[in-house]
Amino acid sequence: MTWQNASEGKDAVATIRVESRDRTLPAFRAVARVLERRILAGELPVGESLPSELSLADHFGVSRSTVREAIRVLEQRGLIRREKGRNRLRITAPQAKEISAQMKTAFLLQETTFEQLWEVLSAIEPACAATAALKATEPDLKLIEDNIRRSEAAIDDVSALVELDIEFHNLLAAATGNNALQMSRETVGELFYPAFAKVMARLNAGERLLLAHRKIYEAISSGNEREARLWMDRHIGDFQRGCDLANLDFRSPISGAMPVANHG
Amino acid sequence: MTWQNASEGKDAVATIRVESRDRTLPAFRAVARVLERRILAGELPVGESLPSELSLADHFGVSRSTVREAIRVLEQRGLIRREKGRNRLRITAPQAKEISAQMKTAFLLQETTFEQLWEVLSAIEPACAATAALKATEPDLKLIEDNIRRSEAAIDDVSALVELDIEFHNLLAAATGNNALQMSRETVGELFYPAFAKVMARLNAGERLLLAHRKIYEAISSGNEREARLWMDRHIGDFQRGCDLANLDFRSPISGAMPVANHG
DNA sequence: TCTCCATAATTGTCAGACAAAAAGTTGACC
DNA sequence: GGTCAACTTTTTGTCTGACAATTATGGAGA
Repeated sequence: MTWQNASEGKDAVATIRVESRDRTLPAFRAVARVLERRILAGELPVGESLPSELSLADHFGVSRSTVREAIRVLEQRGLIRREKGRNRLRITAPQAKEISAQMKTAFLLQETTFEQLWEVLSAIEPACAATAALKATEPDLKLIEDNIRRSEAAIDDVSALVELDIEFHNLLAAATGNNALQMSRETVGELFYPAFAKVMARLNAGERLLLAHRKIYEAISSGNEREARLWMDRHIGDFQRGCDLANLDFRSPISGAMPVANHG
Repeated sequence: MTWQNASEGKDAVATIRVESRDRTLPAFRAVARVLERRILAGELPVGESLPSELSLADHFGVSRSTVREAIRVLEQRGLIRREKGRNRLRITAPQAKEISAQMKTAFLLQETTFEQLWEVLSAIEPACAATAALKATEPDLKLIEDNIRRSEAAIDDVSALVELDIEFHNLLAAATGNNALQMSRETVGELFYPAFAKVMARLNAGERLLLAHRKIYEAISSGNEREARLWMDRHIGDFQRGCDLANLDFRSPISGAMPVANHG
C-alpha cells in the first residue's frame, strides 16, 4: 500500500466515504478506525513512522484537519507517539503509563475510596509476590536488593520511603514478567501508596515496612512462593491496620492532594 | 468564568499563550490540559455540557481547529462524551469501557499470553467473589440468579454460554460495589473468557461451569465469604485444567480471532 | 399550554494560507 | 572520501473563512 502517491489509493478513500456518508461515523473517526485496524493487524508495524499528514489526507481523500483529528484520537489511544525533537509520528504499543494516567482520572472522578483500592491490591499484590518467587531472574533480584538497601538508608525520610515503597512493589510486578499483572496494579499502587505516607509518619512504621520487604525479598530469592505470598498478605494487611491505628478514614475518597495527570 | 462572551476571558488566553509560545507545548495540548484540570477540579462538573467550540476558541484565544483537536484528546481520555442525537458534548467520568478498550489494544500489541491473563484473573476473581459475598444487595443477587437461569437454558449453545460466563463474572464484580475492582478485571476478563469457548466446546464442560456458578451464587447469597472464594478458585482453576485437557497452548499470545476494538 | 415551523447556533468538513521546525541536499573545504 | 555549513523542501502547528447538515430555540398559531 503506497502512501506517497495518493492517486491510486482509491480503495481506502471509498471505505472512508461509505462509512462517513452513512453519517453513522464522522470521517475523522473512520480514518482513525482504519488506521487502528492496520496497526493492530501489523500492516503498520510498531516502530515504523506514520506517513505525513498530507499523504494520509490524500490517501483517505479527506482534508488535513480531518486527518489531524484522527491522529489525536490514535495518539491518545497510545497507538502513536511523537518523540520530543522528532517530527515524525512513531507507531507504538500503548504503554502502562498512558493507561495508568487514564485510570487515575477515572478513579479520581469516581470518588474511589482507599478501601476500594486496598481491596484490589490485597488481591493482586500477594499474587505478584508469589509469581515473582517463581519467575524472578538475577537482575530482578539485584534491583529489589538495591531498593531495600536504599530504603534502609532512607528509613527516617518519610517521603523518600514512600517513593521507595512504590518502587519496591513495581519491581516485584516487573519480576513476574507479566505485563498484564503490571498494568493491572500500577495505577492502583500509585494512587494508594502515597496515601500511607501519613500512616507511616504517624506510626513510625518504617521498620515494620522494611521488615516485610526484607522477608518478601528473601522468599522470592529462595523461590519460596508460599512464603512470599504470606508476607505480602501481612504487608498489605499492615496498611489497613495502620490506617485504623492512625485514625484515618479508610472509606474516604482519594481526592486529596493528588498530582494532576499530564498529557504525554 | 464566562464562556459565552469571550471579550473578557483574557486570563485563560494568557495562560495558553505563555505555555504554547514557550514551544514546550502545542496550543491544542495546552487547551486540553487546562480543560482537563478544570474538569478534575470540579469547576466543570460531570454531567454539565461543554460550551460550543466557538466560545471555547474565543475564550482561549485560539482557532476552532485547535479547540477541536483539544476536544479529541479529552474525548479519548473519557472526560467528554457526545451522546448520539445530541449536539453538545457532555462532561463525564471515564468509564471502564473506554479504559478497557485501551488496555485491550495494549494487551494485543504486547503479545500477552493466556497464562498471563489467567494469573491476573486467578488473583482478582476470588477476591471479587469474596467481597461480593459481603456486599451484594438483593438486586445484585436477582441479576446473578437470572444469569444462571439463562445459562441453564443455553447449556448447549457454546457461544451464548461464553457471553453469559463473561456476564456472570461482570455481575459479580458489579456486586462488590467496587469500581476499582471492576475496572481492574473487566478487560482481562473480556479478553480471556472468549478464548475458552474452545475449551468448553471440546470438553463439553458446560455443566461443570454451571455447577461452579451455582455454588458461587449460593455462597454469595448466603454471605459466605470463604465458600465464595473457594469455589471461584476452583472455577478459575478449571480453566487452566481445561486448557491442558483440550491441549491448547496456555502460553500462546491472545492475538487470534479477537474482535477489533471500536472507537466510542 | 402544547405543537409546529422559521431562524439561529453548532458540528463536521473542507480549502488554502503562513511561520517555524525538521529533514534532506548541495557544495565547499579538509 | 568524509565533514560541516548553507540552502531548499517537507512537515507540523496554527489560523481564517467557508458551507452543508444537523440540532436547538423562540414564537405563532391551535
